[in-house]
Amino acid sequence: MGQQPRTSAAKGASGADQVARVAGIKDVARQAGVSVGTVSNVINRPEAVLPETRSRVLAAIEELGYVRSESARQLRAGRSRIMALLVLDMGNPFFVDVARGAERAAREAGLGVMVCNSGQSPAEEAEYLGLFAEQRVCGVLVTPADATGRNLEAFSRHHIPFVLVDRVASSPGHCAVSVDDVRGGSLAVGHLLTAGHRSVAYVSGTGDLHQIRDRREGALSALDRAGLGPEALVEIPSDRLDVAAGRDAGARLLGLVPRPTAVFCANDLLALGVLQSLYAAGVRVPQDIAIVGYDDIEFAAAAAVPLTSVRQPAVVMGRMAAELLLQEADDEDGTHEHRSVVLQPELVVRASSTTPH
Amino acid sequence: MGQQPRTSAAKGASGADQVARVAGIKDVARQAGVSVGTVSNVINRPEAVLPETRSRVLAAIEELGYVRSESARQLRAGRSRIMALLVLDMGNPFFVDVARGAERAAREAGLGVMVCNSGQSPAEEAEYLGLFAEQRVCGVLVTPADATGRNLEAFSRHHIPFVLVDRVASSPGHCAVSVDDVRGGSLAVGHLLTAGHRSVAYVSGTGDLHQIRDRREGALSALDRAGLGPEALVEIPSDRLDVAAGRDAGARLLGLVPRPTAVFCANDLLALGVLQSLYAAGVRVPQDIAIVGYDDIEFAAAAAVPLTSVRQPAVVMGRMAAELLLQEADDEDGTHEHRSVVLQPELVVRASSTTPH
DNA sequence: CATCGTTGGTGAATCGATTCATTACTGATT
DNA sequence: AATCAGTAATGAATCGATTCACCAACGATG
Repeated sequence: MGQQPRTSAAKGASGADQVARVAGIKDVARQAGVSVGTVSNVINRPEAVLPETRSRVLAAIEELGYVRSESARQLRAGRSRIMALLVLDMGNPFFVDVARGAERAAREAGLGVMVCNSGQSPAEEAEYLGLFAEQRVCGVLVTPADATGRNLEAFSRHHIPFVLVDRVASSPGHCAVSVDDVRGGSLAVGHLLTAGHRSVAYVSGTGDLHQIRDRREGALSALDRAGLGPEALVEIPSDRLDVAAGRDAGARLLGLVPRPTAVFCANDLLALGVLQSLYAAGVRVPQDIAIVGYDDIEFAAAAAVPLTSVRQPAVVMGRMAAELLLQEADDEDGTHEHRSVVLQPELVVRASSTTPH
Repeated sequence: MGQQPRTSAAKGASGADQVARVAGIKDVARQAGVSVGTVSNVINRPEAVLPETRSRVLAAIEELGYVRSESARQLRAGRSRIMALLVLDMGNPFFVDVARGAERAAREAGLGVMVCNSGQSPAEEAEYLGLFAEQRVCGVLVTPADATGRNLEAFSRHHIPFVLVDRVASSPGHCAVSVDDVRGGSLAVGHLLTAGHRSVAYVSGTGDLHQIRDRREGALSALDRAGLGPEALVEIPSDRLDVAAGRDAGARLLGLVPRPTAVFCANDLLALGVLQSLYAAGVRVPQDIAIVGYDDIEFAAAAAVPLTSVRQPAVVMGRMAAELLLQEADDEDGTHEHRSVVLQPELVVRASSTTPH
């Protein structure tokens, strides 16, 4: 086994008989002395083949190191056994959890998952969607990067099912799984108001994202309930949603006059960045400024000051989205009903927003 | 455009003429009044077609919404235009960075990347490798989950190139990109010894991973240089390498007598978990126990006590690995020389290991 | 005018697995 | 003995893009 001349096998057709590139189903059939149809049956419907024949075929498969070609299956089937997941940013542990949930559900169904980052760029998103169409993926889970929905509208002509993740359905042509972001924003800001704050900064994204807008709306509604007008929400926009952007936002927050006594961040990465900035400037959290984040990623609890955050059921969301997609993809007779599932967020209070004693 | 009866097109063959499932190259050829070969040329060698013909074909493509099928291309080409990346844990930001680097390099070459988690399980790893073989991916970047190398040995019979990531080459049959973990461990523990510690705990993984063993070896060599024996390193093994495992390890650390005054963690996730445990138990860091982590993930700096850590050039590693793989995959004439690249880590000192004043 | 080269285009063969109508055979039933 | 049912296996057609040997048309050249 270890002594065979591997090098010669690895090179091109320089040797005796063709070097048998990669064994195909025909090679197996020849080796086992059966037809290709039988080999296919052994692989896909073993019970339809006599045990004796079956084992002969399996032996041939083993001997030749045969691995069936997915491309050929796909070509015949018209679509691949891969599900695509397009998220905004894999650097955000929230999306890693979504991916985990989706992957688990997909694996149970025998599918692979191709995870991609749009990086919040509609152009990147469009490019990836094009790639998915070429790949004839069996479906796409997507957290849309552009609010216009133009990319997805264009994509829908390919008749590949897709499910929106972390976003409510914008049209009746697909399923969606989301978390009630309005409620999440309301929980976060309501909590701050209860703690006595009367002016809250909102560190947000560009506003292209529904999540961001909804959280803002929830924040405003909480203010409204407390008898405060929208001017009590001081917006600090930020083009990206990562820790570095949070640091920038923190610096800008420090420059505001009057300085808000509380800040609500559109996600935990921003919150961690803001926290770093405040910390570096000697501003105490929560005494001087209280912080509430969003997503409750694992690192929120480990922060310099453990972060109060709005927890989202990320893994569940990924799993549900994948399951909805599978339902739709398996639907032969057009009985599939598009569904829009909305999950509920939960406030997790930690030190960053609770005045000590 | 918005008025066409989309529903009828979406359903099965209930209407007039076959519903034209998905337009193929033949449909385009017919529509444009040319042969399939010409359509193929328009797509792949546009300069070889008269501008007039070309635009007619492009118009047909546009009109039919034609998207070429990757499966068919792959079948013909023998391999896909997708590179696989199999990491230990996408929940670890370190691997997210590796993925980022790899993805960037792959995209530049027009390839897609399929990112998968082995979760440190050799069985999962084997399953994924099997999937990759079926997919006929053009290559695999892998951080091996089993130290025996059995999975990869089995995989090598498929003649699909692979590059080891974060691991030195174990055999001459492939490229590898790694970081000098011995040196990293040595830097970390050397730093602790310089700060006056004489007994260091090492929170490690199961020992199946080379990274873990090498970091340990580096730690021992640092002890040796300081005239201390291996008994000065108190090992706290842990089956996984995430924050939860770190919390467990922290609890065990607290139970040790005599209690080490410093702890070196095999990665930052463990370190963050340990930190949480110590913090919860009222043990001060670094006054009572100093902590050094590994990887210098973004969240290390944001921790309750900012973590001293050993930084690895993760993005660079991912990119280099992908580039090596592409070189090997594009290599027709067997001139490819397998290379093993070793990158250098760097110690980043923060509050978790420096005695105040 | 015949020959050659070039350019633009053709269409059949190919990749490998699946599917399905067909055949070969074995027992059982009438 | 003839018919039928059922099982096991066959092999040709199919999916869609690529490739390549070949062809037609045209201008240039001897």
